[in-house]
Amino acid sequence: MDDDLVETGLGVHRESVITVEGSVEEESRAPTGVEILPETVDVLAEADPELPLDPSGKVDAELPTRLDNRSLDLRKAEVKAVFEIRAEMLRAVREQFRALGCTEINTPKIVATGTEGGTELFPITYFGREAFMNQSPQLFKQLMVGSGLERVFEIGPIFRAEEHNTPRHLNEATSIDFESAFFDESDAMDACESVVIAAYEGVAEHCQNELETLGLAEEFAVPDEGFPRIPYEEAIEQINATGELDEQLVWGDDLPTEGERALGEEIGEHYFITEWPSEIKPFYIKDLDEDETLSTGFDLMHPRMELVSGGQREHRHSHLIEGFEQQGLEPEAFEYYTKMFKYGMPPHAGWGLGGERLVMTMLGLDNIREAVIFPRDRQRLSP
RNA sequence: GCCCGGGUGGUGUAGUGGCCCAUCAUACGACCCUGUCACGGUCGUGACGCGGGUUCAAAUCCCGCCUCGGGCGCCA
Repeated sequence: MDDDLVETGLGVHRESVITVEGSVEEESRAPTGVEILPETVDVLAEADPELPLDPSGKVDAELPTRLDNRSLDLRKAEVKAVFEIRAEMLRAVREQFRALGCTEINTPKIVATGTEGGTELFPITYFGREAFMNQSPQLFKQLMVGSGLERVFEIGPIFRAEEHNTPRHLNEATSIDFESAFFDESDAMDACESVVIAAYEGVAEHCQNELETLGLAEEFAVPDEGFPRIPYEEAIEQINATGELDEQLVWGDDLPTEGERALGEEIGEHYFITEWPSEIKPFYIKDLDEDETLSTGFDLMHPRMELVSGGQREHRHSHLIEGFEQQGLEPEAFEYYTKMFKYGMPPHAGWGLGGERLVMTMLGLDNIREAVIFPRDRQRLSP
């Protein structure tokens, strides 16, 4: 072999980008059974000898180090596999939405008012006017069911300014939203279940290599149809019965994180919690006709955490206005929304699914930041 | 927002007042060995977040700041 080639080959630092031309020779001692006998070696992009993390995986790096150097991090097969699976999940979900007869829409992310009050919004300046980053496509997708589109979905970013610091929250997340005219909450849950199962099926079908890389090939299972639907009242009774909580829950309490986990452990699969107290669900969720202290709101839970929140919507204009007032919101600020309920808004239902949470629970990731290439959290604004 | 915990070579770590001009692994550099392939060997380079304080003595204790992680509330 040419001395210059040897020189180049020995001088190139790991993770540099090179081109090698030569003949492929069988070689039983090589791990792949073949070796390339080079005729030329060109260094296209030299890498610094000291790397900020080790892509070979011999030495671990902590998550912040990895996120600061994401390109290098993504050279690791296990990290890459997560995002290949995420991409497949999104593809499968889109396909299922189309099978359900949905039209994909995109709604504004810069808005004049919040969606539902409660969660914190990021303020921005919009040509000198106060504006916000949208926390949810909720109101916009509802307006679509009264349009000619009637059944829609959107996959897009949502922004929440909550200063939480947990392994399951992001300040910029991917929301998978669904809304359909002439659906009640039960129809919406059916659709929700089918979309979650489709995501798992897509991954099972197209990502076997990635699952193997992650060491999940054996255990990965598509969830069975017919997720249990547990009324809120039963859910709190079951949680109380586990004895995991220091204080017993009473009707009207939201489920604390610890309670969710205790219940999840008990049930051991995806499940819906239905018939939430009206008072802890937002104004746009419809109450049950037979008992207005209960709402049509539901949550889809994975044993580890909440994945989806949904329900049948309040489509009656006068009830909607009342709801705004009860939550201390000014209906006037939302007139762009409420006025469309005066011109024939069909009964409808829908839900929003946390895309990163779906990936995280599907792959058993410890931290939701592992499911986003460039996550935005309380501390992190770049890269 | 409230409450915990942490910041030591490029990376990941050991080190709870003197044994530390700081351990180990990996990386990096030099040499040697070698049909190696997570090669092996010898030698070398390289670090206590910042500022103040306590003490004869501080990586170690105290205070402030910066920064990161976690728990809860809330949520997807």
